[in-house]
Amino acid sequence: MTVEELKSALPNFTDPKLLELILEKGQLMKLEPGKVLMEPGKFIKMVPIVLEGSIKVLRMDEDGKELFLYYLDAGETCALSLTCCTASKPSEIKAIVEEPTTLIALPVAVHEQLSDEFKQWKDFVSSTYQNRFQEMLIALDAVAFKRMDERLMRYIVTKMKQHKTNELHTTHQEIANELGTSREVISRLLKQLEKKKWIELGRNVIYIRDDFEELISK
Amino acid sequence: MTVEELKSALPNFTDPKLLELILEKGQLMKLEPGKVLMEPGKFIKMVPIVLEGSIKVLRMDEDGKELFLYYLDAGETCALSLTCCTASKPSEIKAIVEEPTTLIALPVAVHEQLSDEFKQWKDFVSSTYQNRFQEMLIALDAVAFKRMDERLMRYIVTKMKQHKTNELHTTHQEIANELGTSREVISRLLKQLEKKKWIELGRNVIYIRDDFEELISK
DNA sequence: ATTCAGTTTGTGATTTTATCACTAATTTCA
DNA sequence: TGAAATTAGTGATAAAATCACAAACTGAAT
Repeated sequence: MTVEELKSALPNFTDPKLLELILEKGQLMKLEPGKVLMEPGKFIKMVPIVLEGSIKVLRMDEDGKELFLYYLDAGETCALSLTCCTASKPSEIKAIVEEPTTLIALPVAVHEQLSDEFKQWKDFVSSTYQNRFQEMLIALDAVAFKRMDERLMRYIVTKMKQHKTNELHTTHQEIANELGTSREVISRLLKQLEKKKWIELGRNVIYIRDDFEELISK
Repeated sequence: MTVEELKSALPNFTDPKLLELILEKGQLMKLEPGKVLMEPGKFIKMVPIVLEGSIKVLRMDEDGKELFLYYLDAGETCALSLTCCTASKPSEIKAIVEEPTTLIALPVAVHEQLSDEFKQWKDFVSSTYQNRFQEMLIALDAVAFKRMDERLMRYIVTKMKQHKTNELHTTHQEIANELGTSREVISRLLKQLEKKKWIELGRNVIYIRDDFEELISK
């Protein structure tokens, strides 16, 4: 990979010395869907910067129940890996690849060096914290204040946008896991949406009406 | 206030030049219980550093429902005010004083200057982000994975420790608000705890057994 | 001291949501 | 082809939230 290619993937970084350092010290990785990048309890020694694709970030509790938090998209990094790394504490979350993804993994020491030397990197880290805080608050709002039917509809919209499709290839169980509830609840709520003709259900697939997002925001 | 006094309130800061700057540029404030420091929608122009006492931080939704997030204790600052300030976005949370509190309010510009010049300040900001992320995850776990009875018991323990007392002077309504549920639910759960002799209920007061924490953790 | 308004707490009835236990349908692959 | 695994459907039960109202307590004004 050339500095030029990296620059186009990370338009926020214009400083050629910064880009060069990232390229030189970072490890380029191509990941396939299903690859688990991080799991609770494991130690993280790298800060991942997504170049292409996306990474799904989930919170997990002791019994393995999980809760979707947010996606890391191209150009973004994970605030939790930043905090875990610098504190050298084990991961609190699970990160899993959902679509073919390339990223560059930066050793913690390099991150700290870049923080000292490059304002662009410092701003990047700072805005990462900001954005992730924001998304954590959104996740918190959902579980604290929203009913499951609304959460499910928003989940569907999020997935549609993330994968740029109106066919979700997933199971009710998978959705239930990510929303932190049980499969039956999701099955019943999906049936209700089907009854309203907003979606159609198949095995391992949900077909979503093009105007789904307008329908739910009434 | 002298540099020496500030130093003893903030033992993490040893650099005398840093302490001097904080004292010079910051505004010392003494706040009484009930004082609302921050509200959703309002802009924050200052980074508060708690010197004595504590500040309760709550998330609020559009309809005014709220959810307890964490306490800011002596020596701590608010990650959300850091992110809000630097992004100059309105507050997403409510901050309210629960016990007599003194803090020093630092203009955003000073925070940015200190970030550039003092490693100790940079580390302070970084560990603030870490700690608050951690506490957001704990709050998230509670609403996502825990039942209300357990959440209530943990809430009682948190309050006991925070205020160093086993008498909570509050109403069921107030507790319900902070846990994001309704008053009846809290009243009934408290009655169950009273039946088990773990607490005693009075008007505006809950007397908690000294060994409450051990009782609940088994 | 008595009354009265406001606040706080208690409780039954109802509805909603989550969980449990089990069945049915579909797919996989030996 | 048929047994195992996966996925989805459903009634019963339990937990939690909501509604409606009653009772108990408090403080201030008469």
